[in-house]
Amino acid sequence: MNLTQIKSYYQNLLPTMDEADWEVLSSRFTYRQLKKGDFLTRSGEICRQVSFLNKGLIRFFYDVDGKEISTGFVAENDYVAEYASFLVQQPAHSNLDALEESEVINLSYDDMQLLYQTNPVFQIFGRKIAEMLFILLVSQNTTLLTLSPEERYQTLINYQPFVIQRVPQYMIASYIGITPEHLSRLRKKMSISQV
Amino acid sequence: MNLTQIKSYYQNLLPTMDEADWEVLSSRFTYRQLKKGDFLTRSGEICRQVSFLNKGLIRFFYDVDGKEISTGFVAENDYVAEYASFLVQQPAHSNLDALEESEVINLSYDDMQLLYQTNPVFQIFGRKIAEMLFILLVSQNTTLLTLSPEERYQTLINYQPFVIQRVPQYMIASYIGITPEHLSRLRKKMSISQV
DNA sequence: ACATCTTCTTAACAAATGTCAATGAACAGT
DNA sequence: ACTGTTCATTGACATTTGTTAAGAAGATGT
Repeated sequence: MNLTQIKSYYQNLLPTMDEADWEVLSSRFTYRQLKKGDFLTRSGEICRQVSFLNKGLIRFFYDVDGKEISTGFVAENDYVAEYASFLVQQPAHSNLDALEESEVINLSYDDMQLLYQTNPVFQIFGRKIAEMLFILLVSQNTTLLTLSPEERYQTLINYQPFVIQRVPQYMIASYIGITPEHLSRLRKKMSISQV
Repeated sequence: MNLTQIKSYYQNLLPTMDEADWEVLSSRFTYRQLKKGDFLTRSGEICRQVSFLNKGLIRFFYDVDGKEISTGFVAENDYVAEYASFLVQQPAHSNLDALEESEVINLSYDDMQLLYQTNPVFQIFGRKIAEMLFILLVSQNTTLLTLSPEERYQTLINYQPFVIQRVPQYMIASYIGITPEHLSRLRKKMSISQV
């Protein structure tokens, strides 16, 4: 497994991390390949690791009475986890599955707690991850409360174009809180108004 | 100012905090009284402190084309801040105002960074605050994406009854993503179906 | 107690969004 | 190339939600 990406990810987040810290950290990594459709986490199970997505595309979704509602998408070179479950080590509410063939680098909860104690620099990592996720969720929440469905779709085009290109439309529809049929109509309207 | 509440708040979150840490921390506190309607943070300004709400009720809201959209409510004995702005020290997107006469205990950004360095135990505080806020936002987001307006209102009744009792209905309406008129109709329907 | 302001409710109507069903396009496996 | 399968689009119609306007109820200040 190529660790170039994940190493620079940590270096960006933790400028004070030295080579010894990195050795301790990377010795704890485990690796996994996911095929399209494989689950990284299932609702009801406890999320026991955080995963760096080395390659691929992961979706978050809820199963509500058999209907899937997508709540987020993460592409390569980013961290991904059912973090609410991970933090409190309680059953997850959402599912994570691979929309494309993916590679993940895992760090387990127990190893992370250990690192917090032996190498306190990783406290900062835990904090920054939570902070980044928080900021991300704030903007998602704001989008849901203050914009119309059409504006939400436009926001997605502007800020997360990889989602438009790589995620099926019916998943995007639930992500912005509407039906696939309605999104199809909005797209038609938007493409006309752009000509 | 009575520091009993805030001290036990920190003790719960940081069991390893000792009396010396607390002295350093509490020496940094500043205090402020807010009248009903006063702003704790304004959109466009940088949020320079986190506030422990010793007494009162604070609302988060966006101003969208002159319309106020509430996104959260915090009652006494909890931390409150435009945390996204605080974290990155960039202008806030939302406003925070007092819905009731309130008392806050402030800790500035600079003092918090200082504490991170001099007393690393407060790193944990920063992490836990971000983690708690993250978990809170996840549930809010889930509620918006998976439940109907009526179910969202019922959820509010079940999990945050203080909001129902102390927040005007038209603010609750925007919080669950509907108009005040619509909420009024839902309430009528719900009260009938309960008889 | 009065006047004023704010908030909540109600009604009629308009607009947005969802549901159901059918069709065709794109794709995957054989 | 053939066969299913999944996905996107479209239309007719139903339902939900928003808009506007008015009045009632409740709070606030003098």
